[in-house]
Amino acid sequence: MSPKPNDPVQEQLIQARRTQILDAATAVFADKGFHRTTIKDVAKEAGIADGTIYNYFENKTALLLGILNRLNESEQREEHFAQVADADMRTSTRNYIRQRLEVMTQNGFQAFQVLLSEILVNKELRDLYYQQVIEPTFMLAEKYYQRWADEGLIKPLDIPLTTRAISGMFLGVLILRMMGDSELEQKWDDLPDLLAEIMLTGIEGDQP
Amino acid sequence: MSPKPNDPVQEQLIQARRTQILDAATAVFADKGFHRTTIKDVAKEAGIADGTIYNYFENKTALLLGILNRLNESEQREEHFAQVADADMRTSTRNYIRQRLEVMTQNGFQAFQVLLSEILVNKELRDLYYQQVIEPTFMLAEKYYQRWADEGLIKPLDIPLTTRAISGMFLGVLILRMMGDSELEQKWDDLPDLLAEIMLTGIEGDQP
Amino acid sequence: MSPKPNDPVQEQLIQARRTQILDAATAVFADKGFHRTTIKDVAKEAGIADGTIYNYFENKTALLLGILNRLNESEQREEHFAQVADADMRTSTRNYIRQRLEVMTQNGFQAFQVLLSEILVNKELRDLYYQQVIEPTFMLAEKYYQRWADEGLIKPLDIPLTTRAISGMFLGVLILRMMGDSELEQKWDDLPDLLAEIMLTGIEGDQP
Amino acid sequence: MSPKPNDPVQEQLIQARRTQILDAATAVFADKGFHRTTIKDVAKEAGIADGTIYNYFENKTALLLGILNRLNESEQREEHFAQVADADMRTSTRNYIRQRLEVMTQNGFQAFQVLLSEILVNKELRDLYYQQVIEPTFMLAEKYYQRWADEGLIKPLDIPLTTRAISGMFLGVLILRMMGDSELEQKWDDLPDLLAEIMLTGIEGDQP
DNA sequence: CATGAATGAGGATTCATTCAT
DNA sequence: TATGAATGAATCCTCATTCAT
Repeated sequence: MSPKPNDPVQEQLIQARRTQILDAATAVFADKGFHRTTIKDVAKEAGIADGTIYNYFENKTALLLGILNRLNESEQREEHFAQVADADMRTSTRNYIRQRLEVMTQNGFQAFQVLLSEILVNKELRDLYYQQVIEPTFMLAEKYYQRWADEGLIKPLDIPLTTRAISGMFLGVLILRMMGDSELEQKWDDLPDLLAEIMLTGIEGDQP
Repeated sequence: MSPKPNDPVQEQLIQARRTQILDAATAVFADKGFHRTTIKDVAKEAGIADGTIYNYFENKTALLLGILNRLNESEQREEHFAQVADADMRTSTRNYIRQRLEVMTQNGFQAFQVLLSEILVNKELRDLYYQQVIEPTFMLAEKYYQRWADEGLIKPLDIPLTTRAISGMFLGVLILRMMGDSELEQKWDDLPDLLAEIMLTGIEGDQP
Repeated sequence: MSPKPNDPVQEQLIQARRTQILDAATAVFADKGFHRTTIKDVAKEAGIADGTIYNYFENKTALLLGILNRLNESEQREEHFAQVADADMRTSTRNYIRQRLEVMTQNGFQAFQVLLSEILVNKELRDLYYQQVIEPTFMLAEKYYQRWADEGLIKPLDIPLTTRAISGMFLGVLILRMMGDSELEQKWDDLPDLLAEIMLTGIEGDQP
Repeated sequence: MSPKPNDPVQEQLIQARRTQILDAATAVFADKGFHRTTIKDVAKEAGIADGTIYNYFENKTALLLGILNRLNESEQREEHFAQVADADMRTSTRNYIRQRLEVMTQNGFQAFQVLLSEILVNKELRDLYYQQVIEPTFMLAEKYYQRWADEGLIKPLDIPLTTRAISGMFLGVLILRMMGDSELEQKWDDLPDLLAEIMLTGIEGDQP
């Protein structure tokens, strides 16, 4: 358990320590996997003693939840869909895609990798992640898609399903890159334009 | 170590036992995750003794590789791209997508879930999977896309990247479904048409 | 957990192993105390590996309960009050006391020491012991005292309280001996007669 | 290490702090047992910080010794056998018993419970307790018994053994009460008379 | 003196693997 | 080959103790 915040200075120190530990945990988990990583590994990476971790986190699983919460918070802090409505749809879409991929690449790459791995085989964590991250995102996305559909900007497709398909495309390329695809790694910067292109007008040629 | 195949009948029995064990392992791994699952769990699920597993598989990790290989074999046995060339591109695309999703849904859902989880945090397995499954698939897909591009059926996009984007869309919706998205579960049968639609012509309205 | 008894031979082996472990545990617990004793200590004393203990007992606490149950069973197997009714009260009392002290000295000395220590500070175990051992014993004893009282053999004292007082005298000398009193150790064989004497006629001189 | 007493006021404060800590320790030890209790538990109960305890006691074991010493001192402060000699033996015996039980009930119940538990499995503490508390008590008691025996007030029994038997009766009922015997709890006030009766004239009827 | 965060040795428990039957 | 009891290395977690503030 993390110590109770008595005064604001203490609170600062506590947060710093938690951050330090979560950073270490994220790095080591991403490298060796959650289960193959020992508490000693995390402590060593963080440069502290094993026992100290338990002053800030209930147990090893709480580290995972801590990583999830941090990712969640950082997601919510950036208001993804904010700047979308302005420009024409194609431009704003491209911008949004670029921004999203950049954010993911910088911040949460490792964190997401670790979490996804565990989420796939841990129902509890899976449900938590779905409710806290995925569902809210989909709700927001559907709202925008719906508006665009109402405005005739996009085809009258099944909105929820379309949301899944588009989101899936992001998720998919992210995972493919995590899997070590060198093509994606090299051309990562070209991806936003391509994804926007496919998403908006597909791959079919104009002269069929 | 798996026993050496003396005579064909023996070989049959051995394969049957291996299958039995891998089926059990896949089911239990998918439920509890590779690391949280004990050999005893697998043995119990398979209805055999702990020690027996070691007559057919070197160690616990070999079970994972066994699952990978089975998935790999079943992938390759179905010649995915065979029947595509016949009909017009839109129809054949839709058919292909449907077939692929169906295959995945039936066969390898659990197996894939287990593997992916481990692949994300196990470099060795990741490389193996990439080389054995992903890379060959991309090579094949790129060949077809290239042919279609040459025929003017699809736009002159970056073929490898497009391959990743489209494949990513599949992978993504699959994972979203694994994460428990009920929308995808309910409308899974509508998905092939939608994916084909988006992939070919995008979501943009006709009257911009 | 102790393995399930498949066939009677297995059952024999299992019981033997459990006995072996409980014997070891009793000895080491009595020497170092329950909490200062490690599972490794018990295993070493029993000449087996640490892990083996967990094939027969759920956890360390279960060892304590195992000791309690064994003591309990051995108590009940000997029908203490059986032979009392025969001879005259003084003789039979003396015999009974002698038998009880002997039984305790041989069998359960260490076991009782260990249990008592823990019982004093572990409410759960205390209640268990009281219900399983003490209460039944008192019930039986009260029955006999009552009969003797009805027959005029003993004074019309408060029966339950008298039972406690007499039982307490046994318990007390036992504990004093456990505490290392050399007087009691040397004259342990003289004790039954003395206790019978005090219990029956007190210490007061005849000529007051 | 307890701070060195500089001036008498300091000394007062130090003693107060030690008392505060020992009170807390006694209460918590009695509730959860010495080993299951953490220093943090004691500190919390005492309303101070963990580290402060180490300013007054060498280590956790020293707390136990502190409790023992306090009990010891309080025992010796009351000169138990002082007022016995006055009245006739039966009356004075009854008074003495009553006083002893009362003292124990009020003061040292919990302390004694904790100590006894540990004494049973800790040779070092056991020897200490025996030498400091039990042996002196027995020496004193034997002296009185001897005098009474010389005066013909009590039978010419083996004095040391009789001392153990009588003391054991006290110890025994005390422990039975600690074990939760409700009979003893309810009739605790009737006990002195009963114990005196049994001790002096036994339970045997007058007309055998 | 008081505090309480940091420490790290210690111990209960798990479980992959072995091997005698 | 099948079994499952035995093994003991590995690891999570606790907690007595220290010490900088």
